[in-house]
Amino acid sequence: MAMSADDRAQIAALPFKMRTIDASTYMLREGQRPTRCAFILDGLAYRQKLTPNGEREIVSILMPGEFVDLQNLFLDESDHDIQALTRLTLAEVPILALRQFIEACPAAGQALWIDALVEASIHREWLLNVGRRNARSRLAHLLCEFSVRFKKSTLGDAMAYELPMTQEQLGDALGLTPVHVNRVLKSLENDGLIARKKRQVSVTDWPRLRDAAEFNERYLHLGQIRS
Amino acid sequence: MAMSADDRAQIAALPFKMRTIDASTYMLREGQRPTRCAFILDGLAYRQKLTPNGEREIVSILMPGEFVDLQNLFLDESDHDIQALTRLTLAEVPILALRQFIEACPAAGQALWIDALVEASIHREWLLNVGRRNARSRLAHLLCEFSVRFKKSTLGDAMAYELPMTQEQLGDALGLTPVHVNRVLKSLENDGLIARKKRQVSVTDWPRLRDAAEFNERYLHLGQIRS
DNA sequence: GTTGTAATATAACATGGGTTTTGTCAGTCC
DNA sequence: GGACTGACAAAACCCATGTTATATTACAAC
Repeated sequence: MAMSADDRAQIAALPFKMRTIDASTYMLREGQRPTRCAFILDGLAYRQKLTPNGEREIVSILMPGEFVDLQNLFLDESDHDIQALTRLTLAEVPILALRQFIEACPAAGQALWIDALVEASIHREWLLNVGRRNARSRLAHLLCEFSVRFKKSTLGDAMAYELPMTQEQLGDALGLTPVHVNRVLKSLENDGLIARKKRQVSVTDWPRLRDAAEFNERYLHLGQIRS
Repeated sequence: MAMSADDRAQIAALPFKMRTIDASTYMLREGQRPTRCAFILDGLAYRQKLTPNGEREIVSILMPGEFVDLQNLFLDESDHDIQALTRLTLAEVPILALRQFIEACPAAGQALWIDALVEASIHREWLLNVGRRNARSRLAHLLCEFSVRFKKSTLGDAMAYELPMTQEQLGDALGLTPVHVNRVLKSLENDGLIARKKRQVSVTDWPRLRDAAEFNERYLHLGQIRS
């Protein structure tokens, strides 16, 4: 995320192994100690945490161009699960190689720092979302974020994209039940903010959706990186 | 957070400026571009985000031994406010000096990486907390976390500590109203899990509090750092 | 001691979102 | 085609938490 073409080229010079995995495959489970760090070339993944009685919270959605588990560069036991949301194409780099690379190449190290810091910023925005906004704003906010991030990943038009998540997964990302996600999605559709055809979501009234979401993309830190 | 004595010594060699500020002073506001990065020597601080209509979510509590705004090493506009919770003693380091230092001293760079990654992990646990646990578990979880982190910061006994937050602030950290925080605090006290005398909280039944919270300290990544 | 202020407490009432259940629809496997 | 499955939908009910209002307490300022 947010790397220059030069940084990308340098990263591409690392020893890596291409891999493709199916949707819903676990890439990492809580408590494991991975030895590789994956970079997403295509597809979507997500991080989840579970309570002891099986309730789930999806805490991140990961998109192409992002590193999946920078945590494990420096922390040993993973604190969450990582799962493929769609079929996924990855480039896997050995952790030790990546760490040596960071030391040798400050520009690339900076790119990884930015990747990690932006994800923490998104975590904070989600905390505000789940903690202080009602279901309608929460869902609208997630749709706005996807719109902007999909556009950045050029995964689709910003205003009409395939939403590869079930309503249950949306609920788990928002702290809601799937039943209520269904209610709110229909309400947003009835009010003309979005249209849906199967899982194809299109934003039909961006200004009103943005207002309903109180969406401000500052927290995504797009293209405003310190030099 | 989680630095060796050696790392701390190296950090202490940086150009820094000591500063003391009063409780509730703003250290940074959303949208600003700071030029210094503060390290907490004494006292507590917190990060908050606001919705346009003034609702607040406290997204982090910062303790002695932690860096306050590593985000601003590499991202330009702050995405949240930082405010002193108590009277605070800080060591402020110019951002450019810190960045040069990271490049020159990989061990220190690693310490900062760990600091940032652990905070992101705490963000994720809070997301699970706010999204999927009820008010009682949420509050119990926060008390457990404070207990463990206070002990680490040697700010007090793990089982009895001064809680420098108002019930309103607790509510803002948990996505609850102050009225409900009050209800739940009393309930935890009635059930014998905690005792309170003014703001002095003591854990009177750690096993039951931990169970009520579903607390597992793995996410704090204490002393289990990759070498 | 009086006044002012911030924090805590308590009660009555309202409601957003959860729970449960049952149904529909679209794939896909045989 | 029929059977099976996973996702989406819809309605009825209800409870955890929010809202509003009004004490009460602690403590600082004077």
